[in-house]
Amino acid sequence: MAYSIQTVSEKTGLAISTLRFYDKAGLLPFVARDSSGYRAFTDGDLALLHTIVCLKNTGMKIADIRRYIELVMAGPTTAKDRSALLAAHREKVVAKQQEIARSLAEIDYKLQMYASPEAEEKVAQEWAMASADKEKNGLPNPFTA
Amino acid sequence: MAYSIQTVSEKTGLAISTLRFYDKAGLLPFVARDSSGYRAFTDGDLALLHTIVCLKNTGMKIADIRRYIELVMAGPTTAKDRSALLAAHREKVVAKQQEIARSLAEIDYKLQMYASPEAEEKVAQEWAMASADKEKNGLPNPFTA
DNA sequence: ATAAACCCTAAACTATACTTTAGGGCAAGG
DNA sequence: CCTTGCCCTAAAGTATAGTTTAGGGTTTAT
Repeated sequence: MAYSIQTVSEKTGLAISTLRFYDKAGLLPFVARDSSGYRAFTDGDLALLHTIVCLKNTGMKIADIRRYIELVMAGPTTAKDRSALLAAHREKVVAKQQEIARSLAEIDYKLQMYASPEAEEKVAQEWAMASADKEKNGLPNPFTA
Repeated sequence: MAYSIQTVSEKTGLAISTLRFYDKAGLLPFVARDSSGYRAFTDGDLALLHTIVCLKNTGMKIADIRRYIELVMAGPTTAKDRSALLAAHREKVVAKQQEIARSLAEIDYKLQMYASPEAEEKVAQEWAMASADKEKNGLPNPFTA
């Protein structure tokens, strides 16, 4: 039994319009049509769609996902290319994760400051320094609360 | 000494056009102008800009960053609101990081499969199953290499 | 045989974040 | 004076990823 687009939408959490958009974008060349022209998703299609979602979740662009799918469609001989593509993507994702972690650490530092007992003084101090910074340069002070 | 927009661009890695865009979007209300109408960034401004970049790096939308900056501009009394805003953002970022990690783990699983000695068979097997899946449902088989 | 619930495409529209272009001022050196 | 290098704004353009709309078949139960 094949699945309708609505069923697939429910199973994957992707909007029906998104599934059609992906199809038009060349991400779903493997999805067949029934006698009425309706998309008929098999379980194998769902597996591939799941991979597409993983790539999307990790920030891969549609155009690159299409490239991966093209390799899959071209058969087992492209296994090495697929592997290379995924490995390159993996490295980019890891780098991005690290960058986000660094920024998050800075946000955590600020949070911790706001949570400390001396938060009030510290914030007031920051305020004073920013103001002084403006005055020092003969610039109008926008910190006017 | 205040910094020109070009200098700030070099220090932050943000394009000049991006800095102007951020200013127009209300992210840089603290940046003063000199007698010629040129933007004059102080060190304090750079610190705030750095925070903006952290928020941007972690995926916060411009509109939300503006909200944070508005709180900063409103003075030390808004410290609790800022803290709440950052804490909420932090949770979203952590959740997103975990989701990415899960998807990455699946990509890693595929990579590991491609790297195994039995990769060739496994890929051929996947291919056969996807094909069978189509035939079983009386659908055209798009896997035609 | 008709209404309700699905499915389809093409094309226009939206959102987000920038970048580019066009037109023009200011400041320093030759 | 005038060229060169910065700076400015406003507005249009680009890129990416969808979503919505308009118009139209299909399937199923009544």
